[in-house]
This record gives sequence, C-alpha cells and structure tokens, in this order.
Amino acid sequence: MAAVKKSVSVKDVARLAGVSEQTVSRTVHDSPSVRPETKERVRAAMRELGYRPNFAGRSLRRGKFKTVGVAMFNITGTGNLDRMEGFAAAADKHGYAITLTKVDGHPYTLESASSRMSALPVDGMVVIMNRMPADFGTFEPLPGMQTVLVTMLEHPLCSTVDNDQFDCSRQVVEYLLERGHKTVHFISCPERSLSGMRREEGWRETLRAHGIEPPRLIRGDWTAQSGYAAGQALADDPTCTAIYASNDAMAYGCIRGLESRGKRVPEDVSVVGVDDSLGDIVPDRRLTTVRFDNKRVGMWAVDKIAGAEGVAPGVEHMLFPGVLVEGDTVRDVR
Amino acid sequence: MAAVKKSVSVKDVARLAGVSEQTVSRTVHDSPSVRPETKERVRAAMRELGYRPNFAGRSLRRGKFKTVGVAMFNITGTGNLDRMEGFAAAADKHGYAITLTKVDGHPYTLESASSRMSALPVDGMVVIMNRMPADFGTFEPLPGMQTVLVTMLEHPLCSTVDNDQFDCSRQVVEYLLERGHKTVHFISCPERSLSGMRREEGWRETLRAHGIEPPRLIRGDWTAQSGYAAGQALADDPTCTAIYASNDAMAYGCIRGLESRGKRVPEDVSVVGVDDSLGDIVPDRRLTTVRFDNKRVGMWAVDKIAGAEGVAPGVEHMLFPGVLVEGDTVRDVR
DNA sequence: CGCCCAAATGTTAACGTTGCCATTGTGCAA
DNA sequence: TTGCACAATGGCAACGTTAACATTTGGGCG
Repeated sequence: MAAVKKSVSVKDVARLAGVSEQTVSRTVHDSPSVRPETKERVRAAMRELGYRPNFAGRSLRRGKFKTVGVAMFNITGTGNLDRMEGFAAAADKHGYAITLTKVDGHPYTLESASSRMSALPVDGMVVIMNRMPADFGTFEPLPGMQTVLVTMLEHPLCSTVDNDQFDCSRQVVEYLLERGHKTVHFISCPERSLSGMRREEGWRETLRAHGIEPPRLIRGDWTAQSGYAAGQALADDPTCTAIYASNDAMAYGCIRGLESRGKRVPEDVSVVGVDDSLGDIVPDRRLTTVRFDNKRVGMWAVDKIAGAEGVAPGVEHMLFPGVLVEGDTVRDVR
Repeated sequence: MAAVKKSVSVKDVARLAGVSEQTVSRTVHDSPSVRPETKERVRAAMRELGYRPNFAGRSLRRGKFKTVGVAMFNITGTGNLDRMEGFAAAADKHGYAITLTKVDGHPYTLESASSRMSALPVDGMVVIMNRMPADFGTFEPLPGMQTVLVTMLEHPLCSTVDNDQFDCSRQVVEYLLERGHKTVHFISCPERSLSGMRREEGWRETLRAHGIEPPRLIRGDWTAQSGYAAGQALADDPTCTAIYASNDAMAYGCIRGLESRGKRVPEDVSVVGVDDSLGDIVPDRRLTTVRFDNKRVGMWAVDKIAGAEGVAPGVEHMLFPGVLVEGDTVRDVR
C-alpha cells in the first residue's frame, strides 16, 4: 500500500479529473455553471481520492468559521444538557458547529471567558453565567465577536437570554392563591444564585401585589436534605398550607419532611417545586412544578449569532416563561 | 472612531512595530532569538491594535487544529454531562478545544457521524454510542482522523472506552450474596441498550458462577414507574430478599412499590441500584448503588487523541470499573 | 459569413501564518 | 586586519480554498 498522503486537496482532484481547481471548487458547491458530465467526473475523482474540503483553507478564504463558541464556568449544572441540546440543534439548522470550552473560574469574569475564546475558530460566543461575574458591568465583547450571555440580567453590549424566573414565581404564587391559600411559604436557595434570588423576588413581590405580607422564608441549599429540614420546621406552623420550593429536590425533601411529622400532602399542605427535574424518579406522585424550556433558550442564543449573517448586531434581551405543570401535590382549599 | 478593520494580522503589527512579520510571529511564540526590547515593542503594537492570531491561518500552516470533535446521537443521556466535563478537562490539559456535534440518527451509523465530522476543524473524534450502530463491524475511521468510540464493545480499528457494566453487576451480586442472600432478583431494561444488556449478562453469569440459577428477571424501561410495578410484583415472592435494578430510578420506584405492598426496605427486602443519579433527590434514605466515573471515561477518550501527538494510533480498549456505594437499603441477613 | 452572447472552464491572487534559508551586524580569536 | 562564529532579523514560499476576472467554445441571429 502506498504511503498515506498528508491530505487530498482540490489540486489533486483537479489533476485526476483533468479539470482546473476552480471547477473542482464549483463542483463542491454544486454550482449550476458546471456541466453535469464534468461534475460527475470530478465527483468520481473526489471519491477515488477520498477528498474532503479543508476547513482551515476554507475559513481562511472566507474569513468565517461557521462555528459558535460556548463558554461554561461549570459544565455540570441544572439544565445545561438541555441548553446544549438547543445549541446543537440551532447550530445544525444554520450549518454551524459548536465549540465547547470550560472556563476556570479564577477569576470569575466575562473577560476570561472571552479571551479564552479569542484564539479559537469561532464567529461568536455564548457564555453561560451561573453567578455574577466581577466585570459584568464593564465587560466589552471582542470586536467582531458577537457575544450572547445566558443570564436573566440585561447587558448594554451583549444580547442576553434566559428563563423568566420572576414570572415563574408569579405563576406559582398566583396558582396557589387562586386555589384559596391565604399565603405561600417559600424555601429559598443560596444567595449567590442569580436565578434563585430572582425567584425569591418574584415570590415576595407577587404576594405583596396581592396585599399579603410574605412570611419568613427558609433558606435551603438546593438539596433534598435542606428541604426535609424545612418541611419538618413548617409542619408545626398552623398558618402554613402552601409551600413553594425553589427547586424540585427541595420540594420533594419538604414533602418527606412534612410526612415525617404526620402531615399529609396535599391534604394538609400543598407543595410546588421548580425545574421538572424529578421526572421519572418518583413513581407514585407527580410533583406540581414549573417546567422550563432550556433547549429553547439555547436555540435562541445560537440563532442570535448564526442567524445574524451580516446583520447588524442589535442587542436584545429575551426571557422565556416557564410552564406550570399540575401534579398531585396541590389541593384546592376554597 | 475609525471604521472597524476586518481583522488585525501580523502584517499590521509588523508595520506598526517597524519589524518584519517573522519577528512578530517569533514574538507570539516567545522565541528566545528575539531581543527583549524588540519583543516589548512588538507586544506593545499587538496590544494597541488588539491583535489575536488567526486560527485559520495558523492551522492551515500547521495542518493541525488542536481540536477534538465529539459526536453524539442524542445529547440528553445519563452521564453525558459528566463525560463532557471529562472531555473539556482533558482538552484543556492538552491545549485543545472540543467541537460538539449532534448526529441525526437516521441512519444510526458510525459512518454518518464520521462524515458529519469530516468537514469540521478537528484532528480526531469521539463518538458516544448508546445503541448498536448498523455498521459497527465494517466501519473504518477516516484516514488521519483518529476515532475513539465510547462503548463497551471492542473494535478492530478504533480505540474504545466505557464503564465496565459486567463488573458492575458482579460487584452488586457478590455484595448481596456475601451478606447472606440466597439469590438476587433483577429489574432489567429495554433490550436495545448495550450497557443494560451487559449488566444483565453480568448479573446472570455471576449468579451461575456461584452455582445459583438466575430467577426470572423483570423487564423495566428505566422509569421509576416500571420499577414500582416490579416492586409490587416481587413483593409477593417469598424467595425474594434482594433486588438489583439496572438504574436508580427503577430501584427507587421498586422500593416504593414494595412499601405499597407492606414490605419494608431493607428489613424485608434489600434493594440496589446503578448510577448514583438520585444524589440529592431523596432526603431520608441513601440508596445503595454503583457510581461510575464518567468524567474519567471522557478524559481517557480525549487523552487518547490529544495526547497522541505524532504517536502511532494504537488501538486500545479500556473499561473503568464502577464503585459500589453503600447506602441504607441493604440488610445483612447472615 | 461574421458578429455577439452565453455557457463552460481556466488563471490569478489573496486570506494569515510560519518554516526555511538568507542577510546583516557584533564581538572575538588568529 | 582578516576570518569566523553567533545572535538578531528579514524575505520568500507554501499551506488549501475560492472570488474575481479572463479565456475559450458553441450556437443563434442578422
């Protein structure tokens, strides 16, 4: 067998097919100005040599990479898989690819994500924010590199997109109030979580908008354990007929905590979570929760970059509302 | 403000710094044969112009991309997030990037994953297999593109890596037998799952190796619901003191199913799962399960490609054993 | 029969980077 | 003074692709 040639280029194909390199290129792009017979001859040559277009040559020529970079501070996070699904789906749609980068969070800045990306073959970038980067206010995206942030916050220079956490809480609280509950207790989350804090605001402000002074919240840490403790604590509170937990794990923990104190769900206390992450885990009970469409968030981010072929940047801010999914854990007390 | 220049190249930097393009290049690579003063002058020019090396030009010249492609048939799968974490970590270590691609599974072949990748700027590729591709036996990786498959199967031309599912079952079964159980019942999974079937084999063969004829298994579908049904069915079987479920959701469902029939876990029946996916979800009980290190699997795959700088391919097959994590759901009946 | 148009194909140059070799300058030993 | 080694820098070409322009060919029409 002959030694493996470094790589097959248009030149090789052209020689074998007896045409010019340009004709090969035109054939690759299926230009109508190449005779069908010629095209077929070129295609045969490509097959024989195993030609595949070289990405580097192509993007050097075009000045474009058809690739969107995704920077994550930590990859293992709720919803990241669905977001990724969205990135990939949207990229596919536009003929783009996704380049993934983990950014070491020291320091936790947009600048470090940006400079990490700058050496990679990408036309634009998406940054998934979990916490508040130190330079959020002052950050400027690299020139020519459209940057989309996945966050609920607005930014003067970058488009942003996320789930609407405030509205999520509004939906839950109003859902419970409409069913006759006099107030809604809240199991919160660590204070550094942006989305968690926004949920907390939504809970508080919606109650106030209905003329109800929010009861004291219980701060959890996202784990079922903390929800369990909260459930036990609230079991003795006679005013507590409805509990809203900032995620499903805490909601489920809370249910078990209530039950451990002899309270029944939903007969005595109604419980609602957020995330729809329990899915297939709990067999005999469907938690009432809020489902977010993270895939859609991911698609929007990539669409914004890949769809904007030559279009002016245009900073936009987009929040997608979640959908309240009714389960078996809320009782109508009217 | 001046119009935005397309992009800043070495040429621009060279002109501003009053040196040749080559000297700029040497400065970028911190070559020792450039005088410190000159270097500083060049660096200043780079800063002033906002120069960043162009990936396309560079890889065209080098013939390398320093990027590993990852092809997934479906992104939302158990352990994918951890694998991704591993890909990213290993890539980072070698100065590589990760390019992610979703492959539409029609047809579900390695060939389609491979051709999808061939037009992207990658030096090698990883394919995450969930099911059996139609062309597994006949597939040949693209010349020059090292291909690693994430699967438990061996392949003549591609390195493969995965968790050791057979050993996982061996560990679970022996763990239960050592604690005095006379046999182990098994809740299985859909037959198209490669890893699930391998777990089934492990369960069956380990029992036989201990001279025990495996009882009839119950086929589940990965959901807690199916585990619940299985638990109810097994609750009436007096020979059943130990149940091994092919994932945690079914194991948990099974526990609830047993409890709904008045059986207590672990007092009456011991239950073990696989995945360690319940984690923070269930507050008042720690399921005995097997934890896999998917991050490590991901790292191995990328190491194999990125670490093999110029080294001969060398097909290898690697299985990482899981770790049995003791919880509260197994009782010693000796 | 000559002219012109359109279709089909070819030629050239440029995208940004860097390996190779050539050139210049400097200091030191013969 | 000459020769030589070595340090610092420059010039050139090539990587693979394709846009823009140039050329050839065939055919229709006056």
